[in-house]
Amino acid sequence: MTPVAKRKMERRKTFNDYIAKKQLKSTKQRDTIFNEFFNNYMGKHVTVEELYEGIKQNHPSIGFATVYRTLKLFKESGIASERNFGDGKARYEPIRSETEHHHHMICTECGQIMEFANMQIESCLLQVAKLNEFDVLNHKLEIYGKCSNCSD
Amino acid sequence: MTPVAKRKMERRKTFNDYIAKKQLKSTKQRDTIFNEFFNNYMGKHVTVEELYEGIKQNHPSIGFATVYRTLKLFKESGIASERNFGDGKARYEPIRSETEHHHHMICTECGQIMEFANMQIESCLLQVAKLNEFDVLNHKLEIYGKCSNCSD
DNA sequence: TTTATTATTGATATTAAATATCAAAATCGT
DNA sequence: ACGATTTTGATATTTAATATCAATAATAAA
Repeated sequence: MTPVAKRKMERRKTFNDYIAKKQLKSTKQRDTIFNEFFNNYMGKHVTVEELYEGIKQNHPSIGFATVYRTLKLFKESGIASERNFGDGKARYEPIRSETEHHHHMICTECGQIMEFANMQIESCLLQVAKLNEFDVLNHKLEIYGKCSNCSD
Repeated sequence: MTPVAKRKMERRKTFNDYIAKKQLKSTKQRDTIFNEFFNNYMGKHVTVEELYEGIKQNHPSIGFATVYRTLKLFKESGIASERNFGDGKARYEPIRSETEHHHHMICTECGQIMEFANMQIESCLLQVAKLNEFDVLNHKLEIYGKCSNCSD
């Protein structure tokens, strides 16, 4: 099995476990949204509206509210993360691996979002937190500026 | 002159210069909001609503819209920065010095916001940006978790 | 399998923050 | 002081997020 396929199964299990733990129900809509999101938006940062529009093509009966609620569920169960890049719309991103933590460079000209990871930054900030007796749950680093295309 | 007083003058000059450059007008309201904001909210992270309520005490005739617009002006002129800590409300913070860049640890329990600065992180991310030919305008790092008071 | 219980769905309504509008008032160059 | 331009404050509008609720679907119990 490829690592990607394996990760896919893990994600599914994580979600199912969450559903079970919270005594929620497994539904056709949730399955559909799960598949759409994780098949088509890896490495992307999709808004609720965008995902809803995408799903509507093949599943016109699924409502906006369900997409909205299901993305929240993905976030709560830890298989997706919610991002906010300052345009007022929440964006959702599939979490690729449990360990890797990446960050974003956002081009203020063209809106392109580049991802990066840096171990040194990670360890630095953990150290800072430790020094302040701060128990880290989550963190985000965003760099705003011009990408190589846009800075002429 | 104390460093704080000096910085105060510089900030005033920066703002006046911006007003002049953009051919805007200097008004009583802007002066009032300037003083309130920079005298009472150093190191704080105030929402428009909060600042408006504060100002209303002594200056009941100043409207919400003016406070809102003036904070935007402070941001545009580079003397304040806008923050977003995930509660849906924009927060404004006076910029203390031109060089120092600090970040935030936000306690998800009590809402307390702690500031920190770390040169190593700064240089790391500049390096990452350089590697990607990304022209940095701005960046933010936020750590979410529990402060020492709230973690048990 | 049938029924009872509980959660979900989709349409719509509500909320809340951000922003737009506009007539009256204030500022500023001449 | 005049005239052009900007600002102000009240209010309206927009937009994303979230709440509501009757109808429906999923699961548990009988």
